[in-house]
Amino acid sequence: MIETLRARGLRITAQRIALVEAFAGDHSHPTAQDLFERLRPSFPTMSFATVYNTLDALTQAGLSSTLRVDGGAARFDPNTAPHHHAVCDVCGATFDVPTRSLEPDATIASRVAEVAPGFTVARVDKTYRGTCRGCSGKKKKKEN
Amino acid sequence: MIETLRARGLRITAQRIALVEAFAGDHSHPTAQDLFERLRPSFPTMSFATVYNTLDALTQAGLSSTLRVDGGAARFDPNTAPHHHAVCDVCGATFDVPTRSLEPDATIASRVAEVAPGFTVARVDKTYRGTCRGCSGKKKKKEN
DNA sequence: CTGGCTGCAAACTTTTTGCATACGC
DNA sequence: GCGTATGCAAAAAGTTTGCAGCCAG
Repeated sequence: MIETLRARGLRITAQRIALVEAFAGDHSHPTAQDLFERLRPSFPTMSFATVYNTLDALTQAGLSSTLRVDGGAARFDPNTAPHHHAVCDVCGATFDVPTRSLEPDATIASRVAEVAPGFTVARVDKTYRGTCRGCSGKKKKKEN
Repeated sequence: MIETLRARGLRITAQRIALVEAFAGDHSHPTAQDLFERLRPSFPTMSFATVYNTLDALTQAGLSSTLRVDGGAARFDPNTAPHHHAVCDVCGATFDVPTRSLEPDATIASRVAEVAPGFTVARVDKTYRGTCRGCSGKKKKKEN
C-alpha cells in the first residue's frame, strides 16, 4: 500500500505509515473517528485533517473505498477484492461478501436502459440488509 | 398517504399535508433541504424539524425510504414499489429501477452465510453506478 | 530547498434536540 | 382540554478548509 502511494508521487510520512498499518488489515470498516482514536496513542498530535487526507489519498489510489450506509459517519474499506456488503439493521455490523465481479450483466444494463436511456452502468453495489447472529431477536433501531 | 398517517393515529396538520403533496409524486429523490425550500413559499414558518419529523413519520409508516449515496444529505424516496437505484457518478442524478423483488435468493443467502454465520438476509439493495446520458464524456467528480 | 503534508482551529453542512406555544382530535 | 406537532434556536455530529510551519524527496 505504501509502495503504491510512493509510486503515485505521494510523500510517505510517519502518519501515513501509521494509518496504513492500522487500516490495511482491518475488515471492520472503521470510521475516520475509529482510526483517529486508534492512532492517537502513538501520534498524540494526529489530526482529523490528516486522517481524511490520507484516506482520500488511498481512495484515489484505489486502495480504499467508502461505505455510506444509514446515517452517521462514512466507513472506510481497505478490501480491494470485488465484494458486496452485508449490514446488520440492528447493530450496524458490516461483513464483506466476496463476489466474482462488480460488472453489470446484460439483463441489468437493459433494465436500467428502460428507465434511464443513455445511462452506462459501470459497477453494481449490493447491500444485503438483515440481522446478524448476535442481534437476532432484538428490535431494529431506526430506519434512517 | 395522508390516510395511512391518520390510520396510525398521527395528526394531520397543514404542514404534513403540504409536505406529502410536495413529496408524494416526486421521483427526483429530494433532500430535506429540497423539500424545505419547496415548502417555504407556502409555509414561511416551516422548519427543518418539521420536515424531518414528517419524513420520519412517513418512513416509519413504510411510505418513504431513505437513500444515502456518497457524502452529503440523505435523499428521500416516496416510491414504495420494489426497486433499486441507478446513480450517476458525475451529477448524482438518481433513477428508480423497478425489480420483481427485494428478497434474497438462496444463492445470496448461502454466500452471506459463509462470511457471516447466523446472518439473516431480509432485503437486497442494489445501486447501479455509472454515468447518465447528459454526463457521458464528462469527468467523475470525486470518489468519496 | 521546496512543495506537499501536518496540526490546529474554525467554518460548514446536515441532522437532532429542548422547550414553550399552538392546534388537531 | 389533552397531548402531539410545530417553530425556533442551539447543539451535535461529521467533514472540509485556511494557513503557518515542517519535513520527505
